[in-house]
This record gives sequence, structure tokens and C-alpha cells, in this order.
Amino acid sequence: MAKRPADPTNANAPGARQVPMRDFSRSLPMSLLRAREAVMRQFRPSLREHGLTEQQWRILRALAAIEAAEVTELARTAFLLGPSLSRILRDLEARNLIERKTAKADQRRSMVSISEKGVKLMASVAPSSEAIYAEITRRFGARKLAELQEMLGQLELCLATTEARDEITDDA
Amino acid sequence: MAKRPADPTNANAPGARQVPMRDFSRSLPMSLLRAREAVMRQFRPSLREHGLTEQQWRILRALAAIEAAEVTELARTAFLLGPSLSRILRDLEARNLIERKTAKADQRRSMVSISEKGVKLMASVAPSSEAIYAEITRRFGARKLAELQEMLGQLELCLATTEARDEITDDA
DNA sequence: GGGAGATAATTAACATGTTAAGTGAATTCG
DNA sequence: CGAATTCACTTAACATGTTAATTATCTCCC
Repeated sequence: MAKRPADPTNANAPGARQVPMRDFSRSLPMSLLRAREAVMRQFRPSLREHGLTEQQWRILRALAAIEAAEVTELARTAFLLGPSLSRILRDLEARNLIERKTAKADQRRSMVSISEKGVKLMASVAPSSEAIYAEITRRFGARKLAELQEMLGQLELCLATTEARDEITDDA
Repeated sequence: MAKRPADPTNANAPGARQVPMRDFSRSLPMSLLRAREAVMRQFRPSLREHGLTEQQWRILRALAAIEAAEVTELARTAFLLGPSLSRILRDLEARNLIERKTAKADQRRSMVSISEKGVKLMASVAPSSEAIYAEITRRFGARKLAELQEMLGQLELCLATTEARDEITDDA
């Protein structure tokens, strides 16, 4: 009721905070979320055709680049939280796409590696995945893409230092 | 075993594809994912203290800027899929943070609006949320932040045209 | 060598992402 | 009018995100 005239900043809201919150559709988290969704929307259909989710694909890619990895290391590489990774590894193992064996030196650790079947699956997905990436690069521009990635890396870096306080004591 | 010397491109992997996939930790989806996570990691603790998830906060923010909205419109604004929104609205309504009433003209539509309690909750969260955003802006640089958002918007736009084929027939 | 603490991984519990199917109401068109 | 279609929303089913608690193992140190 009593609609105010169009005012994107909502600066005249009665009794509201003095400084209106920025139009949240233009907030940084939303911008990042939408950009990522726009990108992933390109890949998902292809992955789906091969029976893989985005996260499962990340794990296979991470494993393909190395001989074997501990779960914790894999979590860091594939940027997944432990619990998510634990579930996905269970499924991938049941599908015989990966193999695990506990480390001899430390029974707590388990070494994960991609299986032959996993390698073959990757080989069948990679071409279309590469093609999609190439198309994205073509549309957006290779140079601009590199610039964007550089900025994203800087953003990540400048925010990572927040947790430094917790780590200083560890390193000391 | 027989570890090869460090080779980020893995170009010499025996029997592997000729064109190695780019180091996936530098792929665009990963860059976007990590950047967004770095940002959200700043906000989550504050939201959590107020009993809100990131998505619930998005919905409240979206509703605060308008009088009322249909569910579909709200989904678009808060960038949530229908099923997610449906669940979250059910919970927010149970907590009396929002109100719903079915539209008179069209019984299928339901109008959602933020409640008094919801407004108060927002007011209690907004200050710290704004402070965090300001700190991010300070660290990364306001100009760079604007540049980044501009590029993200362009990326989204240049990929959105992919689905144009499906829409042409609608507009015709 | 044995108990307190640290560590690697999993499990638990709840919230959301994602696609498909279902439900009820409105619209179209014969 | 009324059957078929479309539409708005919800529910279902499964996969992942997120935090906390558990389990099993290892390390340290007395």
C-alpha cells in the first residue's frame, strides 16, 4: 500500500535504516553466483549425458592429473568439503570409476586413484567438455577471460588473509 | 609410482589424450566457485548468528525491496529454483518472517511479503552485513570491484544468448 | 608402554541444488 | 460449454553443501 514512486535505492523508506542496502541483485555474491550458474549451465547437459554430476567430474579430473591422492588432499584440489567428498567417493567406488587402498604407513589415510574405467569415461567426456570451454572462451574473449580469472584469484587472495590470525599461532 | 617430474600440463602422460585438459584448478568454473566461497565465508558466521542461511537472507532482502511478489518473480529475483524457494518459504512462514496470501484474480498465484518480524530481523542483521561488504570493498578496491562485477555481468550476458533459440519461437 | 591429545576419515542431521512428476486453477479453442 | 493445454506452485527423489559429532588411528610425552 501507499506505493512510493520507483526508487531503486529505496532511500525514502519510512523509518528504515539511513543507508539503504545496495540493490542486492548487484551484490558481489549474487554476481558471482549468476556468472557461475551461466557457465555451469553450459556444461551440465553434457555431463548429465555421461551420468556425471559437476562434482563427480571435478573429482575425476583431479585424479586424472595425479597418480593417487589422499582424501584430504583430494578435497582441497577438487574444492569439496570432506563429507561431500566422502559420499561421492563411496558412489564412484561402487561404480568402479575409482579405486582406494589404505596407506601402509598410516592406516588412517586412504589413497584414491582413478580406475581404467574412470579413465575411459573421462576420455569420452573430455572432447565435448573442451569444446564447450572453447566456445565460452570464443564468446567472452580469451584475453578478457584471462583478466577475469586474474581478478577472481586476487579477490580470493585478498579475502583469504582474514583467517591468517588463526594460522599464525600454528606456524609459530 | 615412477612419478614424472613436475609437469603442470601433464603433457607427457603415457597413453593419454594428446591435448591435455587445462589444469582444472584454473578453469573458469573453479575460479568462480572459489571466489564466491571466499566471499561467502565472510558472511556466513554473521548470518548464522542470526539463525539465517544465505538463501533465507537472499529472500528477505529481495522481499524488503518491494511490497509483495509472486513466488515465480521472487525465485527470479533471489536466483533460486522453484523447489528450493518453495521449501524455504514454508520454513520462513512457519517462523513468521514472511506472510502469504493467494491472489484474488488468479488462485494459482500466491503473493509473498515480509512480515514485521522479518523487517526487524533484517534490521538486526544489516549493519554487520554492510560492514563486511565494506571491508571486502576496502580490501579489494572499490574500482576493481566495480570492474569485476562489470566483467561478471558481461560473462553472464554473453552466455545467456545460448538459450535464445528456445525463446525466438516464443517471441515470434 | 600407555594415556592424553591430535589427526584422517566417516557418519549424522539438516538445508539447498537439480530434475521430474504431480496438483489445482486458468486459458484456449473447437 | 468443455476437453485439451498451459500455467503457478508444490512435492518427490536424489545429490551436494554445511556444521557437528564419531570412529579409528597415530603421536607425543611422561
